[in-house]
Amino acid sequence: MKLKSFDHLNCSLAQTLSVIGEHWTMLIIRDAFFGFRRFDQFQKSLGIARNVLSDRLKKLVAAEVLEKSDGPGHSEYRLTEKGLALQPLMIAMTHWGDKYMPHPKGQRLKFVDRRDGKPIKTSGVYAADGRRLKPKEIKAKPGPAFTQNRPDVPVNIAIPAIIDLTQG
Amino acid sequence: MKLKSFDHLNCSLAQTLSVIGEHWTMLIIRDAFFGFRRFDQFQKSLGIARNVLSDRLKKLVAAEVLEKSDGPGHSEYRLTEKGLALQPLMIAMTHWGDKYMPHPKGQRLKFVDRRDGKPIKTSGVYAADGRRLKPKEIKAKPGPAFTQNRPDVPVNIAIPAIIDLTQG
DNA sequence: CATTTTAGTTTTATAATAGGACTATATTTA
DNA sequence: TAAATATAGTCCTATTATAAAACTAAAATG
Repeated sequence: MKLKSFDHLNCSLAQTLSVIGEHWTMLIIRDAFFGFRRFDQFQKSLGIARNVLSDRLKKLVAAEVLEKSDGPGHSEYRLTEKGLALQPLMIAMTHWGDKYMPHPKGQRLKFVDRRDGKPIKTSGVYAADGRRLKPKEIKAKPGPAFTQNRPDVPVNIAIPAIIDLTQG
Repeated sequence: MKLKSFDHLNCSLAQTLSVIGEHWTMLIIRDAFFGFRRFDQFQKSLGIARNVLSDRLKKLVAAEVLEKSDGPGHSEYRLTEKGLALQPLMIAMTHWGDKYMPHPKGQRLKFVDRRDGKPIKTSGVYAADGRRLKPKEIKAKPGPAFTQNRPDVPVNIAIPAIIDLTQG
């Protein structure tokens, strides 16, 4: 069967996954953040099969995450504004891996403020006033486009949710 | 061929992907944040094949992202502390999809501070002093465990990187 | 003009997923 | 007590996606 898409889910996270959720895709984007621009750079850096890389780059260009330009002698892929906006995601993924699956020798990479060299804040969830919020200190409210995940299949949430969808 | 693992990459993001990078996995975690706890809840909510769900739950339990408890009549899966720590990631994914792949009718879900009901800050990268940093205002410094992506295959980064790995 | 570089495409094998049918156990209902 | 239902899976098959290697074509270089 064809890999099932997430189009049946009315969910922003699922939408994001439809762009960056395939095997290798986030690593290509990571490399793009690190300045990699060319087909063979990505290929050698990741050890990805060439046909798969070709497929992923095409999809990322179609999704306007990367922009392709054909220079003299070679092509380049660079992050668009939409691609650059994936930075918080890229960093959150790195921070989580850093914390829960660390390298025995210590940190692999440290992200710092370019201005003063100080480490950036670790990824978190922040209130409007800047307080860092714990997982249970937030909740989700339905917006104008809200439906259940699958509008056709109601699912009861009987147990108190960490993020709760009840009104108010 | 077997799906290639990312173990050859010395990269925290790749480590994270090895846990949450498979098809469906982040959606299961999303559902867990929303209070879903049981096999059939996940299955109906997502429309995922039962064998695939079974596989993913096993892996998430093995990775200590979910914890399984067998109650009377049914089992439950709930997020561990390690799983709860994926919240910034989950929210960053939702924010990005919300912004770049919006529903025509408006927002699907809005995350708010449980205390005062105000929207949380959109995902971002913050300096130690709380300033929001733009993509090019940070850089990455090598830590004690740093190597190239693939220690065996050096790749030149000739072009100025948004995140730059040069010293200093 | 031959070689190398670059960016792919093509081909083949194997593994992963989707979907449906099936199973086993416990609980509820008639 | 027997039958029905609920729950949490497993098993099977068809198809797709990925990996790996070989191949292609155009441009740049020596």
